[in-house]
This record gives sequence, structure tokens and C-alpha cells, in this order.
Amino acid sequence: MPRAGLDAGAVTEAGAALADEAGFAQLSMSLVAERLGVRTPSLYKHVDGLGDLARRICVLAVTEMGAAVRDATQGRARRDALEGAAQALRGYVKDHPGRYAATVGVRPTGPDDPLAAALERALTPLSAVLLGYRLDPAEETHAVRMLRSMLHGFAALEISDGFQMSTNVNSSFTWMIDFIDQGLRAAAADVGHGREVSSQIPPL
Amino acid sequence: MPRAGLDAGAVTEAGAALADEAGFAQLSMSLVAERLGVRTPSLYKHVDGLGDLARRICVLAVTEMGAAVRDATQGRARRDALEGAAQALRGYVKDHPGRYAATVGVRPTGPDDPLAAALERALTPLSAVLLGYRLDPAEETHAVRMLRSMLHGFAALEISDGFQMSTNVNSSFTWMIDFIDQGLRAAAADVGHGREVSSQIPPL
DNA sequence: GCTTTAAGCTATTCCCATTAGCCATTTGGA
DNA sequence: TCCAAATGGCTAATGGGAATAGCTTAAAGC
Repeated sequence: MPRAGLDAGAVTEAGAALADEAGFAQLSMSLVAERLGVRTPSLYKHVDGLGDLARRICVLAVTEMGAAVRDATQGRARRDALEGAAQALRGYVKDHPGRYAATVGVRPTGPDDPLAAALERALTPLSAVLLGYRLDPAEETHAVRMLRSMLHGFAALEISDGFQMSTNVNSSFTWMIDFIDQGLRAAAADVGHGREVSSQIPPL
Repeated sequence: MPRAGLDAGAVTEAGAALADEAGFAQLSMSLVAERLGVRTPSLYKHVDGLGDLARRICVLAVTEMGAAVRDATQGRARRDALEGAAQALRGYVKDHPGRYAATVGVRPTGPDDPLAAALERALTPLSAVLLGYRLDPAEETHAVRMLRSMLHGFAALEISDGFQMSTNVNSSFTWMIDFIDQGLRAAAADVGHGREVSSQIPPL
């Protein structure tokens, strides 16, 4: 019986691929083992059960999403960066629905949870995008959270569109990006101008 | 053996309660049966298996969320209505995390799917809120989708906050509501004014 | 080459979903 | 009131997947 040369990473990758192809709900130790040409109990040498596997897929997905967003925003600013981030997320969810599904509703258990680090790294490019808008520092956190909510919403919309295709989803996307971009410009313009609403294009 | 007097609704309700208390992942026919003081196979007289039960819980949740949003926006307009809707959703997700979890990633199978009707009814109050902003009709669909994404994002944030409580989540919520409100005012002001950015408070 | 470690295996247990088929209870019409 | 159909609950049994125990052999280091 030759060895398969597995490790935790290979098992996670196989599980992620399976989830993408068959749906996250179909993820099972048996199917992953079959895909790897190995018996089910062998997986337990690398992974601590189905729950652990799902968690690893989640960390993988968050890491990959963070990388995709980073790549898509590199060298761009403001609206361009915003659109890049949103489209990167959208594309990722479309290409890897199972991995994305693995991330919903999962929370880091503590500061030493690898997921916490992955999340932090994934959020960095979002902060970078916001930097370009020169917001009031006190608003940064709010803006990051909003952006995160928005992008999550983008993804959810991409998944659960299917029934009311009356209007093109693409144009809704760009509309939303415009909406956020203009709102952020306005918020930036507010800095140091009191609280009145104003939307002049700020310098830079 | 006296009868328990069950029906599909009672089973669904028990499943929803269980999901809220123990987590949607823990939902099982056995636990629902136990909670109802009945043997597992008896449930199959009312419900077509675990998948069907989950789906019914989803429909229930969508219906309840729609009602909560409707109640919270009744008699209010614009920012008030927006805040009402967002807080209603937030409260619902906090009080019924299991039911909410039952809704994620589920899509109606066709126009005759009860879920399709429930979704449609749930989205109506959102359209009503937007009506108050007097948007360009062509933008309505985009705005509804954005609002829906936003509210979904609100809920996700409420669930997955837990680790970076550096800044109060409540203030992020109100910040986001302000952001959307002001953006919608700006969009409304654009109607018939060409495409330049402007944020004057529109009449009414 | 020999020892140790670790990866894979078989066998087993347990739990859960689901189906089949039985029995009792309700209900509604004669 | 009584009988018959329909209905709701039950026990028993099947099948599948997760997980554990313990064995065996391949790889790695001396």
C-alpha cells in the first residue's frame, strides 16, 4: 500500500474543491477521502474531523479572498479600487461558492485563532482603499465595517439573485459602487467642515 | 397513546425554536421529535424530511423578518424608516439566529415556491421606504438591491462582530444609516438635474 | 541495516435520517 | 349510535456517515 503523500493542506484543498463543485452542504469525510483515493479514517491523521476541515476551508477562503482583493486594488485608488475590490469578491464567490459558503457565520474563537489573523489580513486592503478618501480617522472603523457589510451583501446578492432578473445585476453593482464612492467623497469633504452635507470633489 | 396534535406548522415552529437555541447546525429530526415529545418517524407525517423542515423554517423566517420590517417602518419615512428597518432586522437576527441562518444561501426553486412569495412580501416594505426618497424609477431596483445587501450585511456584522469590539457596533450602525440616507437624498436630488453630484436637501 | 515515527488500513461503534408496516384514534356519514 | 375511512402515532429495520481503536507497513534518521 503506497502512501498518498497527504497533509492537512492537501486535504483542505480537496475539501474546498469538493465544496465548490458539489456544494458546501455535500462536504463529507467520505467524499473527500474518495476524491483523494484514500479510506475515510486516513483523513483523521491530517485533520481533526469534519468540523475542523470546514474551519480550515473557511480560513483558506478568507485568505484567498483577501489576496484577491489586495491584487485587485493594487495601484488603484478610490472608485477604481472600490470597483476592483467588489468585482474581485464577486468573481471569487462565483468561482468558489463552496469555499465562500464555508465562511458564513464562522467566528474566530480567540485572538490566537488562525482565522482571526486571516480576517485581519483580509481587511487590510479595505482599509487601504479607504485611506484614499482621507476620512476622519474616527470614521474609518465605521467605513471599514460598512464596506465589509457591503461586499458581503454583494456576494449574497450574487448567490441569491436568480428569481428577479428583471434588471441586470451588473448595472446594480456599478450603481452601488457609485453610491458608495460618492458617499465616501461626501464624508471626506465633511472633514473639518462641520456637519453640513456637501459633495464637492475633495483635493486629490 | 394519546395524540400530540401536531401539524406542519407546529413542527416547523419547534424546529425554529431549536435552531435558535442550539444553533442551526444542530437542527435534527431527533431533537425536534424529542422537543415535541414524539418519536422521530412521527414527524414524517407532517414534514418531508430534514431538508423540507429547514426550508419551512427559512420561509417562516423570511415571513417574520418581512413583518418585523413592515411594522418598524409603518408610519415613518426616510431616515426614520431606514433606521427602523435596519434595527428591526438587527433585532430579529439577534433574537433568532437559528432562523436567520436557515435563510442564507436558499433560493426559490420556481415562481410557485412559497419562498418566492415570502421573499416578495418581505421586500415590499423596502420599496416603500425608498418611495419616500422619490428616486428615479430606473434606479429603484438598484436601490432595493443595495438596501437588501446592506441589511444582509448588517445582520452578518451583528453575527460576526465578536472579535474587534474596539469601536461600538451601535455607532457603526447609525453611521451606516446616515451614510445611506444621505446618499439616497443625493440620488433623489439628481433626478432631472443631469448627472452632476449634488447633495442639497431635497424638498420634503 | 535497524529503529522509530507516521501514514494508511480494517474493523467496529454510534448516531441519525429515512422507510415500511402496524395499531389506535379521530371523524363523519349512515 | 355505530361503523368505516382517514389520519397520526408507534416499533422495527435499513443505510450511510462520523469517529475511534488498534494493526501494519512505508519512510526517515542513526
